[in-house]
Amino acid sequence: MSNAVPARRYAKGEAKRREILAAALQLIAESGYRNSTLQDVADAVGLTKAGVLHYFESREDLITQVLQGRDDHDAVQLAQEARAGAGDREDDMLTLLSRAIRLNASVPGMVQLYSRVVVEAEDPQHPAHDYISERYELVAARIAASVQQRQSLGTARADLDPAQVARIVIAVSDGLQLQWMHARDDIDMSVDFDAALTLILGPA
Amino acid sequence: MSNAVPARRYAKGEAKRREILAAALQLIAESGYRNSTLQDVADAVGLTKAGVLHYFESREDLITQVLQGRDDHDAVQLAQEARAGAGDREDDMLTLLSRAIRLNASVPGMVQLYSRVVVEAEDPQHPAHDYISERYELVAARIAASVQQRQSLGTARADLDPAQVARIVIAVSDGLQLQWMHARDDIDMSVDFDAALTLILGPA
DNA sequence: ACCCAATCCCAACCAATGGTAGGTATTGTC
DNA sequence: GACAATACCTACCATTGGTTGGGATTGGGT
Repeated sequence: MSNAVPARRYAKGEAKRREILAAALQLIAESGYRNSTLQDVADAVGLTKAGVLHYFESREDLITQVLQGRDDHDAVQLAQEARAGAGDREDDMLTLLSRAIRLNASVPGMVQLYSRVVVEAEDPQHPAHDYISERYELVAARIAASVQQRQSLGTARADLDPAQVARIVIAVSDGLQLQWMHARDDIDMSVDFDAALTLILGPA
Repeated sequence: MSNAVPARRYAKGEAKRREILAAALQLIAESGYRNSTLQDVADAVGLTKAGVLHYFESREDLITQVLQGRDDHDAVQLAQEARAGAGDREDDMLTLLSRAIRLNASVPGMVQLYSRVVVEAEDPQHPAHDYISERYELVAARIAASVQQRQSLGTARADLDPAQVARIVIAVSDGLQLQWMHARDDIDMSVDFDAALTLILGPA
């Protein structure tokens, strides 16, 4: 749809592209978002700024794709964990989300990156705008489904509006991460999130 | 403590300072955060960039003070409303927060500004870092107190951990605003927040 | 084997932005 | 009316994201 990037046919190019993404991910994870300039990324992979911009339309585009890649990576890992850990029960989005938060607690840089992109992507012009909006919708839909399932199982109050609860749960997740960034040592996102879930969904 | 700014004695200066703050507030509110440069602010008040920077140490400092001013303004207004509206009952922080969110829904630019500063101020070097951290602590303490009060009144579950609930409520508030920025027309922050409050605190 | 188009990548350059340095003009106080 | 502080500007700088035009490389087609 919006992929105006050339189709990149040479193997070398594809490899370099991945190298750039990996380097950017690492830089952001360890030095934060604001301290990672295009020049830094370029240096890390032995290119110039222009070289990096040959692969990504802009810095924002690069960052968006880093986030997207991380998202995919996490999704796969979490799905595997869930499947391996607790029998072969259907993946429950709420459980997955809880795991994801616990995982995030080990990578402050990524939390910062995510929060930042969410805020900046509010502008419809931002390259990540569609991605973030769609992500919200997707996650919300899955949570809503999870809520509904629990309702039918009797492990969640029957009078809940699944869509509304989904929005609230996402809010708790995002909001806790914001607070956590400011007081990493004093807050256990994971514990608070699980507690919130229990409070909202009602007793099992 | 960190007020290294000269003590500004002339009346003209103080007036200009306020003018700058007002102009910046308006610019941000209507054009968003990213589209408001120092030059824009300077133009709006008939100064040069350097002129503006005579009053504020940096752009970030200016923005921080805009946010702070808005905060104070809101606090006063909300307190008045609350007092005028519902008898002379003690100000309840949770009620105040609910009102604040409803008020925010009319000023998207400010929500964006707030979210952005919260994210950026994660860096301890950021001029707003202390302000945001203290704000979090203050609000959390007040919410916790409010929860405790409701518990003793029997309008909130007795088994709640006030401090934890405070963090969760703040998370809901912040998180809903993030989502709202992306889908202003589809989300009613105010309704969702009140619903979340009811779910979390338990039946009245 | 060689052509040639696509791809890769760079040096040079540009514009915008936040910020600094130093000086001049204004203000208000004693 | 001097004199100190304050207000404010011009000129300048560094950094950053981004563009441009061209040169080097790659690899499939013939």
